[in-house]
Amino acid sequence: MNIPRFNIAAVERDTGLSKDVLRMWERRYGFPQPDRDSNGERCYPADQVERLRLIKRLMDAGHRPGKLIATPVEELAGFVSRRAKARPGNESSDGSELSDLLALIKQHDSNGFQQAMQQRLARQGLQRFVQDTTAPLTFRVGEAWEDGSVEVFEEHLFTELTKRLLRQAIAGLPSGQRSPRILLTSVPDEPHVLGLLMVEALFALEGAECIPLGTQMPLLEIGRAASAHRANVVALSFSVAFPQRQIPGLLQQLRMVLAPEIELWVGGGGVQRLAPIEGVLLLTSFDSAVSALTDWRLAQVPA
Amino acid sequence: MNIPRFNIAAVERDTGLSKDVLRMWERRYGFPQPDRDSNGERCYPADQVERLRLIKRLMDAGHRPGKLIATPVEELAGFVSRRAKARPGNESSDGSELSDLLALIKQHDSNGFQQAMQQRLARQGLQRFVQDTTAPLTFRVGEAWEDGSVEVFEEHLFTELTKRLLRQAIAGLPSGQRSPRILLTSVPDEPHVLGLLMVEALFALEGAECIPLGTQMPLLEIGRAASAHRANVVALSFSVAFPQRQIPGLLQQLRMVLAPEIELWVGGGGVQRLAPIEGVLLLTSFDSAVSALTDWRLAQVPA
DNA sequence: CCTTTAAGTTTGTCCTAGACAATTAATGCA
DNA sequence: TGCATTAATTGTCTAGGACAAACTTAAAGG
Repeated sequence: MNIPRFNIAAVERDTGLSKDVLRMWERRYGFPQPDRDSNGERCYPADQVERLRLIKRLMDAGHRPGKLIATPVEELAGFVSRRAKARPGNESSDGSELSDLLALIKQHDSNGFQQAMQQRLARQGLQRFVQDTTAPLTFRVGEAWEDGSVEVFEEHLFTELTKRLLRQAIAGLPSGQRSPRILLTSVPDEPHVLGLLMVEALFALEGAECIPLGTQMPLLEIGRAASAHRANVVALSFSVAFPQRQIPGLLQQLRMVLAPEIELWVGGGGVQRLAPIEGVLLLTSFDSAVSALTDWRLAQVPA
Repeated sequence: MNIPRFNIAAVERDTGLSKDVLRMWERRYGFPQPDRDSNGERCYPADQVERLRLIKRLMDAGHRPGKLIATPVEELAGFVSRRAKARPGNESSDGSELSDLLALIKQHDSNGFQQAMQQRLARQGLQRFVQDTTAPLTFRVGEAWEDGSVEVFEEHLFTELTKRLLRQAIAGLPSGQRSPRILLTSVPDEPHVLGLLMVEALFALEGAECIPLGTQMPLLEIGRAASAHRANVVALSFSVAFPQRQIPGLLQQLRMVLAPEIELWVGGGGVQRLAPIEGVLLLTSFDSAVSALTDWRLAQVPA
């Protein structure tokens, strides 16, 4: 087995760090320090890529690059997630059940996981299942990913299986024909769809007509889609991983693109700490999503 | 409604053209020609973004940027897809039925589309449904997107609904427990999952144990996932939209990352015209995928 | 002592402009 | 007509500089 080497584009792909950042770090901090090929182009050895991935993970967990890069690799493993620290002993009765589900994922037992989830769905019903199982479990997986106890591919497997379960459950519901018509999607660079599916399940349970467009719609397209489908509401989701500072600008732009009578609802882990924005409704919990729906319907009656 | 303006990062997001390319075009061709804000940073008006998106679409259809940029906007609409040209009158008996399905999408009739697809699935059975309905329909939608007769959001809706249908159908199959164990995923920058789902359906029908990891796995992660799941085969998919020239390098790198006893199968529209690669099996059709599976099983018997 | 304001660091993204390799088109020649 | 060579096209890489926004720390005030 040869030693794989990565050019800068490959490293950007695999780490999620932009070329600009990779070059900047090299200039400022002296790491990474790739070899150069015959054209003078950067050529990253696998271990540096590995370290970069570790650093990126810890950055997403709230640490700062300067410190991380200065720290020797061995010590890096000891860094912990800020989120996890902030939420110390939260091992409620339900917590241990979630841990069991998480354990199945870590054992790569797809079938066991699917069965356990299916059972919970049957026991709890879709609404509770979303709120008490998939949502906290997604959170836990996110945490575990941050502190390194869950691998990327394990997280992917969890996501894929849970997606299937939710979609199946939604498909089983009578297709909603009551207003409002809600268009569900996410902006480019936001590929996470689980949150969107969870809220779709809740809206569908309430009989709303959901139009799922998948993820990563260009802003101008969202506007067009909303007109074409005569949507009453556009619902977006931002995950915790989405760069917070970009969100307000994006929402303002989208608000401008969208016809004013169309409401814009935004939820997900990424908008928890966001300042209010004119013409945008922030959904900070699943309950608030459901009540947004109820409120909308109430507001229609007089008109 | 204010006029939305885009900085270079927003344009990259919405058009898929890299910042480097945007700056290069401006330097070489004089288009786009964004205004500058108070910091001297590019500020693209909406109509230029629109034109860029049109150009990008035609480039994906096989046209060259130099010509496209030199052409005035009005004429651009007249350019047609090369694929569509290359395949002239292919309106077989089945073609018109597919056109009906496409028409439902263009009318934004989600429910009608779902019902029609469900019917076809029931009538044809999963194997024929994949080969004779979803595959050619996906191809048609791709074409229609290229020549502009289908909007991006319409394509997204089609993809989302078809994904749901396929996943549901797969979930309905008995969970395969026979070897080989096949890990299904795609590389970073390849978000298209429909092809993977279609081939998963076929493999699952044959009783193989499929491990769906979703899309966009970093190469090193694919290697780890394959070991952790003790996979016999890693199956990747590249869509027609994926930059062809990057594929061979990616596959060689992945081949190095992967343990030698694990087979690497690669399919999708992006690998149709690819030169053979040592240690990689190219699946150029669904039939070849099924026979790859059969061959693998035959090869195991003597051992 | 705690809170708020101001100054200082850190960090990412944008800028210009040059070089070159890889692909695609066009030419000449058999 | 078919193939090989030359020419044009095009994307990606390189370098270092600039700056604003986010975060930290220090100082001032209640």
